[in-house]
Amino acid sequence: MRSSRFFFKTLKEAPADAEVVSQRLMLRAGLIKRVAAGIYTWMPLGLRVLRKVETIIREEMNRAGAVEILMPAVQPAELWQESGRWEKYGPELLRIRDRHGRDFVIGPTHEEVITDVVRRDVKSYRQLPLTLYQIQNKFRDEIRPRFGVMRGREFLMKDAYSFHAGFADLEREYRNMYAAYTRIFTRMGLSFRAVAADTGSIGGTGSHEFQVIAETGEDDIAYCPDSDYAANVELAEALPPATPRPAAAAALERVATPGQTACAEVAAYLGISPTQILKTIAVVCERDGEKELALLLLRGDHTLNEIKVGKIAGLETFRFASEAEIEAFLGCPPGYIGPVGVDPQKARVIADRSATVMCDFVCGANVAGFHFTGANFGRDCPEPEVADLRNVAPGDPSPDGKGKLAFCRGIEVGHIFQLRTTYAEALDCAYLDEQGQRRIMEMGCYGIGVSRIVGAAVEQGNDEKGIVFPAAIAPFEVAVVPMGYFKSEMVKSAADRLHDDLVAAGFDVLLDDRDERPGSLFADMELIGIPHRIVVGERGLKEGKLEYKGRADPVATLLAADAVFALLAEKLR
RNA sequence: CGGGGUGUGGCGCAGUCCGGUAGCGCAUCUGCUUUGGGAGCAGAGGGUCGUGAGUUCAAAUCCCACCACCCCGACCA
Repeated sequence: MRSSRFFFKTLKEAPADAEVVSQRLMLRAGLIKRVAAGIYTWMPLGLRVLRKVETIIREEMNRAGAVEILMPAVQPAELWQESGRWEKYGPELLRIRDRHGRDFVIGPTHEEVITDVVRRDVKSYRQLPLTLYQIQNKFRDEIRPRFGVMRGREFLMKDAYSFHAGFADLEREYRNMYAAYTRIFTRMGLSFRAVAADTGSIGGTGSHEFQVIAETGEDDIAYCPDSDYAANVELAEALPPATPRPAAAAALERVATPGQTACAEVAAYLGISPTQILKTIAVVCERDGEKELALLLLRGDHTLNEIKVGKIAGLETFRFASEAEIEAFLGCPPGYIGPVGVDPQKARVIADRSATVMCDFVCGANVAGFHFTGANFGRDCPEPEVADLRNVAPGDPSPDGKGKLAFCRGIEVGHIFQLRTTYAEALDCAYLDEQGQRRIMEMGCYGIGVSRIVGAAVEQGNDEKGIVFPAAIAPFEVAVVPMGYFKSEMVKSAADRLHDDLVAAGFDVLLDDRDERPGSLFADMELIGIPHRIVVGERGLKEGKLEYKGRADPVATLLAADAVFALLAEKLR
């Protein structure tokens, strides 16, 4: 390809509203253009990257035995009503109406459609297992789209769905997809980690996210540097403390703490560590119109994990208590509540594992402006129920027992999930087994954010000059930059021949034949992240040499033409 | 949904307080010079100043309403 025949335009300044580096660079390099909030046009240069990502995914999905299909973006409301998600999905689901007044949605995902396809055509265990995938645009009406293509409203996604006779076979395919995803992200040259993810109400170990490691990621990951343990922070288990609770030593005493409500404030006011404070959080569950209060106890420096709370029997539908509710139940404002003196009939008290080993702690006195010091479980209040309620913190022991947890941030680019029979049941997707018994299929689903990968790759590969793409997904592999294409016949013919030879040899090459000064050409080729550059100039040609420079290499080297070919062949192999 | 901010050629911005012919840099076009790290000079084109309704002799500027976009927050007591 020649620049003069291609279509791309770079900017010296990025639009002011672009926040993260990938968004700024993608706009500056002319990979994408914003059309509306969270909606982008993929310009030819960006589309080449997107297509390369897509191709790697397609090759590996095919290799893993999945079969490609293409479903519609516009889906009838009936299917969503049948699965129950017409009501449940909420405002992220873009609903539209046709000229006859019939309801449709623009698909944010395709469980309904794929399950409908399979239930119509798959009747026997002989046709199973079956894994279908597509690469297609999705639309999710995000509250706040941001970060360019990393959280867009319309985005390209690879979604795969597998159907099985029995759970064991689902687990086999899940491992198969896990391996395929690992190959995919490895081939793309990304630094990533598979992390255990929340499985919602389904439970079990059936969900992993594939996270590209990046500071600007939106997800917090807890991992163990000494093992392969990694989990979403929200999911990581906080182990019970290794040491037992020390004996009570101090007497219970009520102290005035006027205006001090947050744990950190109280700690500072009393001149103690937040670890000595018992944090009490009031939540409410409504059952049959009855409000039930629960007090959740945490060590002062720990934070509550709402997902873990939602998994406690009886608290599935909890919400935080309002100020008025706290006043009504405990007779004091929030900020001064605690477990001491609370009627067990009135409120369930559940302590985090770490909180249960605290002694002589500080907690709210259930009187405005006062806290207790020297409080102890068993002596001053009943022993609470115990549960894992908190988010893990850096330095906590790894749940696999192999070291301490560290934190990093990641961008979720893939998610695999054992759906089990949720959708198959709702849509009555069944098969006949060997005995002629009708059985509901087990399902898995496997997603990859194709367009998000491009953003994640830029987020991971950039420097002060612009994007540094991994060769596997760069818009072009090699840039041929002539010095004086329109001035020197020698340079022109050498650059043309080099371009043709490289193309013939199978390289993906861009000859920058624009009539610009060398500085502009260099700057643009670097900005758009082409990994390899060959400069053709009279200087080198007179010695029969070409100049090679890798995008990330500090210096250029002069090489004989055939040596350049050999080097490229080696680097791009 | 709550709070804050911004809307002026393709991009980045000034002008708004204090009303009086809409400006700068980049980009684009023409010419000359230049040519191994985003050139120089001379000239040119391009803007209903987010939309609407007001005040005024006169509105980018003042008033009101609306829209769009961006940022932060959404209950850890």
